[in-house]
Amino acid sequence: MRGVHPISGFRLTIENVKSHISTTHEVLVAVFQVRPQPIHRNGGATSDTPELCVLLWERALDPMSGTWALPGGRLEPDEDLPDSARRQLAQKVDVQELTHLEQLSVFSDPQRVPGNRVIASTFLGLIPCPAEPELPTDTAWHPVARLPEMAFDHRIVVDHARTRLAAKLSYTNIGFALAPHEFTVSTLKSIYSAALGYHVDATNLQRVLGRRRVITPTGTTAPPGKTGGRPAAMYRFTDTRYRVTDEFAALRPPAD
Amino acid sequence: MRGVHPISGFRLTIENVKSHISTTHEVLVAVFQVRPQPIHRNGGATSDTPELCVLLWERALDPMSGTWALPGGRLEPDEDLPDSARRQLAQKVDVQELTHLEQLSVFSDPQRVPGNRVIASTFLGLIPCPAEPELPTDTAWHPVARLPEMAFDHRIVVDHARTRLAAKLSYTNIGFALAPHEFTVSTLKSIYSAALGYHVDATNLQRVLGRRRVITPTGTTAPPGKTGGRPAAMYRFTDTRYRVTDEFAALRPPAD
DNA sequence: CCAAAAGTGTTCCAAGTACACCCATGA
DNA sequence: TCATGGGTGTACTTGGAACACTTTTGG
Repeated sequence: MRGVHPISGFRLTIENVKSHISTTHEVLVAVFQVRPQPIHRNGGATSDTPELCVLLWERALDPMSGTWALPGGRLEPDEDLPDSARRQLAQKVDVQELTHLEQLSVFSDPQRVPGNRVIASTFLGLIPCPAEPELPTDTAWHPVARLPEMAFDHRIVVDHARTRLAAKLSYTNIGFALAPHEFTVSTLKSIYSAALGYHVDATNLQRVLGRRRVITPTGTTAPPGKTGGRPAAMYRFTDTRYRVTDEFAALRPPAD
Repeated sequence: MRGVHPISGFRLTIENVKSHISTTHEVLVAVFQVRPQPIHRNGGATSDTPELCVLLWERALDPMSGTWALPGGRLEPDEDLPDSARRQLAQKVDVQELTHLEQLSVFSDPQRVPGNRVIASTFLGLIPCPAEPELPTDTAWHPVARLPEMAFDHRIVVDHARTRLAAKLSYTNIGFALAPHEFTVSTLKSIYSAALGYHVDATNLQRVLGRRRVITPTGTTAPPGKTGGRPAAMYRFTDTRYRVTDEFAALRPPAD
């Protein structure tokens, strides 16, 4: 039980082992989906603008019982972080639906939770629009604009993940992970608007994503609604793999 | 020793503790500095274009003795990751010189190093130009363009850190962490060129960073060299704190 | 024929790039 | 006065925002 670790060169003493036992590593995932919101009856007005939602479960036990937490749990010895994230998520949603999973930062404050130390590696997960996964009874989607009281530092994790998602919507094709396989520009516009938190112009969205070859028309059209209107062209994302589309926003290398 | 962990809800069994002992957490830091290169005597030609260099130490012990590794080491129970990074670095360089430290991704493959599992949290560190810190004998600066054989996955970490640095030079003021306190535009140009790996135009660099209020003229000028030339205006970075300067490269929110 | 929704064309503007030309200095 | 390096002026280009206008549908 004594000796120098061959890799790091640190000593494996009784004290180290004891202190080490008390440090565990957990994974936390902020899973987002753009979801049509249930009707708000404010004087009969029904809102159907979709909102960005995050998957949370309600703690039944102390500490912080009654508050809402991100899905996650302990990292096992034989799995890496993405595998662990997927495994933990499988307890809350159908992981088949997960179209994107990406590591965010690590929260390592020794005091971040009461009791023994827990280091948290956080992830951003995305689920596309039409999916309606089954949820356990303690689990629900919450609009990010109206978050409930949250456990520990989980609120910070959610904010962090939102910021990252918004940034990536601008310079990558990450929208594919939120949108249905095929969609109209106005559907896509409402998805981007929900995820970014501000109004996005459908005309410009079409042109920007088209010019970058991020979306491609399928050639088919969607039938108009009851009230008429021109039928909308259907699009799909050109790649279903994550891709950076606008690498050099500024200070690009010389042309030659 | 048995029971349910109050936070994560997982069981603390003998098996869990045993497997847990064998998992440790280390910090690895890729520290960069733009350094004037020692003279290359290729037929008498002396090159003095500075290059981006990374701080490495040579392993004296197996496994992989003789290969070069990033500074770092084990995370202690009472410190968070940035503190640990600074502490580990202090064994190799004067941490006072460190102007930027930022977390990159976690390497969590259970097999990433031989022997017991070691999870690595990686960091990007920056040291400004004029600094010439003392180094231990096993430690040296290596140009990123000519890296020696490196230990484990450390090469990947360095590449990752370079990519991140290059990206951030474009849309943040992170250059302050590589440049001297005061500098001429042509000095800054050579720093950016070295860090980005391609030729940067001094005229445009001045205009871009000036327009964004990233750099400010001090009002003073630097004396010209032996061969004459107009004296150069001195600049400094407006903020010495990390700041995002070009948040919305595309898909910016509406003006009103 | 009108309202509604989708798509196109046009103008404007911000921001970078490229490069010619002007300025200040030492020998 | 000239070579040298620094700074400015300007024309070009890219790409996104805004908005008017046209197209295609249902009632």
